[in-house]
Amino acid sequence: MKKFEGMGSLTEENYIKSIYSLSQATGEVYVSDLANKLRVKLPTVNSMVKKLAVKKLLSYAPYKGIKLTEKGKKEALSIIRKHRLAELFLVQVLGLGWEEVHDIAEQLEHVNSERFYDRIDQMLGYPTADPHGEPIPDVNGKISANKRISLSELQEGKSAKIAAVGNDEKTFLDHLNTKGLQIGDSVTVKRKEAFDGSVTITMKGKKETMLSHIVAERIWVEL
Amino acid sequence: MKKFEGMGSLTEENYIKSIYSLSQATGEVYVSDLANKLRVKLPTVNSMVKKLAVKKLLSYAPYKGIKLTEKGKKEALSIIRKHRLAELFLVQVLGLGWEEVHDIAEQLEHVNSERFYDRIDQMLGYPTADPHGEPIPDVNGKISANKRISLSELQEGKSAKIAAVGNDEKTFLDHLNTKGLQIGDSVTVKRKEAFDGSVTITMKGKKETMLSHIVAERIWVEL
DNA sequence: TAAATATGTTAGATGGCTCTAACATTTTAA
DNA sequence: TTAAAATGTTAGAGCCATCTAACATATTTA
Repeated sequence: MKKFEGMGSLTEENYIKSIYSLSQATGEVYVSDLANKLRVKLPTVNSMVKKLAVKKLLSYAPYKGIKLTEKGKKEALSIIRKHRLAELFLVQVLGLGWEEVHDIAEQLEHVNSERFYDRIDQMLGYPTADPHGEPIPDVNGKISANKRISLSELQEGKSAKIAAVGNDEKTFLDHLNTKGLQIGDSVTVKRKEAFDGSVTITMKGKKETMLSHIVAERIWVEL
Repeated sequence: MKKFEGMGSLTEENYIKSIYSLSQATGEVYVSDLANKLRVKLPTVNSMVKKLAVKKLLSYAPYKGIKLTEKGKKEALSIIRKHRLAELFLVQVLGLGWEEVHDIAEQLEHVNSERFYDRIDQMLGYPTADPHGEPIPDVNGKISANKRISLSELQEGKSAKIAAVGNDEKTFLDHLNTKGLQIGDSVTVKRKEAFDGSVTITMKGKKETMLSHIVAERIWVEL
């Protein structure tokens, strides 16, 4: 699996991708966040980050946060594009379940072939969101902007459409399945408990369901 | 891209696969053949071979040939199965050209997911040959036996069906395209030149074509 | 604000896969 | 049948991504 000149190693790609997604979620990315996400120790991240800084994929100063450069963002978006196209493909073409495709997509996202992904993109009709509802960047890294908020931020009485979930863990996705929640479903917030942050919602044709704060927080909705 | 316990690394997989295909072609496999095929130096192969011997994937004694064990063969067949399913998939489902799919399949063959390959297998209708005509081992490593000979061995006047090509280089595949040769075509040997081993063939609806020995040798036919 | 805690960095080691240089064995041919 | 050529092996090094142990800097809190 030889990569083209100038391409990062598989490991580098994973760092870049993780930095990107962490910065989307929290703005700033710290060495420890990365270590945590990638399940490696701090010094490992430290040296890798220095290396990526030399390659101009990110900017970084000791004891400060990590920021992707334009070059780094471009690479991250390319990997994310491949990941999400792969997920959608696995679900729509191969008929796999949306909660089981993540691990396979993690592997497919490193496949180095423009042709391969162009064809998949074409076959899927140039989609703009993956099966989790996450937006798919186009070939140039552009993301169709669609303002989203967390379900936990939605006011009582308001309705919105489930657009994405901010977690790929199987246990989480299984939980949503048991609750009968799907991307695209419209939900209405009936009550929000100040005490524990839990949210009670209704959906067309179903009775009330309660979601704990930790779950609601990870569900993204569009108004 | 974490592998399951007991699985070989990507590098190991490539060694096993190459040993298998070299042994199919020539019976015996030598350190130098492998070094050549994998484009690494002799000592590299030497140490890797020792390592694989410890893992009981092959048997080997210094200055002697290399032989896969049953365990090694099983792993090789699993990788080859994935490679060939991937090639066929790329051609039949994604509509890529049969001469361009090899590099992508080289990457896809390392994807670790039974589900993924089961689905592809199913979608393709449990095929027994890839777009080059090479047989696809089933889940248990079984290959549907179909005796083949090289076109260069076919006697004058005899006809046979092109079943496979023994070379994946782009220049070779392009050459076959220019000659108008396709897997599945029936050809008849009109003349064989003793001097240079070249073979002149005819095909239904086309005029005579001459193939050099080096080309005829790499085309496999079934009677 | 000084001590305790959390976070980040440096130094040095390891295992995987590769290399070059030097040496050993086997095969070929004069 | 021995010298030359081809092939294979060993020793020692380097790079990558990782680790642990020790040390440094920031942040929190008593």
